[in-house]
Amino acid sequence: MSHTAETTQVRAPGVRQAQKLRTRRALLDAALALLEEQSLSSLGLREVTRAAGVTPAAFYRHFRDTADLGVALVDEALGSLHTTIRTALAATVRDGTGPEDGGGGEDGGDERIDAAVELIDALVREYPAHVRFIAREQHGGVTAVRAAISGQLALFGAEVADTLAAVPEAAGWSRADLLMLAGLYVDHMVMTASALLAAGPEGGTRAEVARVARRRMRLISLGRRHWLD
Amino acid sequence: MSHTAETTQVRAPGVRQAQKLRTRRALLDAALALLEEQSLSSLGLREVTRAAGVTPAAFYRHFRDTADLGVALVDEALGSLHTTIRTALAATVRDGTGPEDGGGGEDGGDERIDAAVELIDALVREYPAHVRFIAREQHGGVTAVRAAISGQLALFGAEVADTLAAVPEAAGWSRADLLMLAGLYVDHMVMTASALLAAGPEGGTRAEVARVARRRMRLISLGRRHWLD
DNA sequence: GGAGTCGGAGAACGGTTGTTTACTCGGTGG
DNA sequence: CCACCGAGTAAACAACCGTTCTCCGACTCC
Repeated sequence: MSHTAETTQVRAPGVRQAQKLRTRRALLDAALALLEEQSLSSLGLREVTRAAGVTPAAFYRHFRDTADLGVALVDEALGSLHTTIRTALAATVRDGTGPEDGGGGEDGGDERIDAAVELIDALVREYPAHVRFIAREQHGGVTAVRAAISGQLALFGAEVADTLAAVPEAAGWSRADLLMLAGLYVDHMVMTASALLAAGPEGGTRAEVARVARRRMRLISLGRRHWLD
Repeated sequence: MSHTAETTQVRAPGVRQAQKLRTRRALLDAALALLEEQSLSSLGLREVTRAAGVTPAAFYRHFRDTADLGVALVDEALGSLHTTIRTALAATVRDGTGPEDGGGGEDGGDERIDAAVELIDALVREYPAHVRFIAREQHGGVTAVRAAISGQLALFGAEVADTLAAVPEAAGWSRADLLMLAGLYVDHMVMTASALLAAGPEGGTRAEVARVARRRMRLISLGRRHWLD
């Protein structure tokens, strides 16, 4: 992962700062684990340090309070998922079945949707704690964290709108409408991720959730296709 | 204070139970007020009793713990909004512009959508604390409350699906697809309510949020209209 | 009208919280 | 090589937490 050069490490390596980042990592991981069964506003400072194996006072070397830690968690969670989500959305966006040559071309759109939902599913499986944290604190009790999340999601929305604008089907769409559709996609993605998380790793309910998510996306894409009528 | 029964106050009322319900009311109201700036899992028992003007020990006469109180709040919030939401959804459902006689009939659908969003807006203005509570605890840290909310919302969804099935445009729709669409409506309603709440009572941003919500609904209705193609 | 019920008050308990202080001690830079 | 810096420790602080106990007094039922 990190670039800890062993031999000719020079300049700015810092064994010092490396250790600092390690405990910071421990604090973030411990907090994320604890947040699977409670929300941020009830997360105790001592609770985190205890789980991380450090002293309560050490916490202040990294964060002002638990809310500050929460904001850091938002950046980490949505930052790491940034490229992944971008890929997913780019795939979803192009569902217009391309030029309407002949019929039966609709499978292309459905395949894109299937791939997108599958990607969300894989994402939830790989980073369940991050997804849970975002879904929970999106409307949570800590103002700063809420603001951070909505800011990041708005960023995603704008990015999706840009991607949407690039495809030929978007001809004639206003910027406002593109943002509207992009926001709908993003919100639906968060909702789907949360639903998948709540369904658990079992096959039965989870498969049904994915099925419904696909149909919802298909309906939205259908509406998108006929928007300019 | 109050003397006994005034004249022919009889049978089952009970001055006793009336007072009990009064303090229960005080506890619920105090909790709801406190929950505007934090989440349920961080809500303290003593905090609630202090705000309600009663002793901590009195709390146990009404609820086992704060999670139990949260479930009661869910029933109250979604129970009271039940009829209102039902009305709103019944209005939204019929957006198919009726029989497709000639063109230009689409305004009917848009008017329904406008009315529905307006109703949500009014609902948020009248019960902001309830709406905030539901939106926040829907993915919150208390399992029992989460289950209660999702159960109530699933009930709403089924009800909306029934209403949808009654309109002529639903011919040929499977029950699963009706539930899918109903869930999409319900989720979108909660999202819109939360967004309106976050926008605050000011005219500028709030009006924009309502505008986007209307467009989203219009797009969904469009997809619904072309679902069976 | 008297016995009984019960919602609420009051006080006490052990435990945990966030925060601050003084201190250690190993990596860092001149 | 040595002085310094700073991440982390240990201890102490008052405040608050959830829970339990005993007790009071007003309502209820017969």
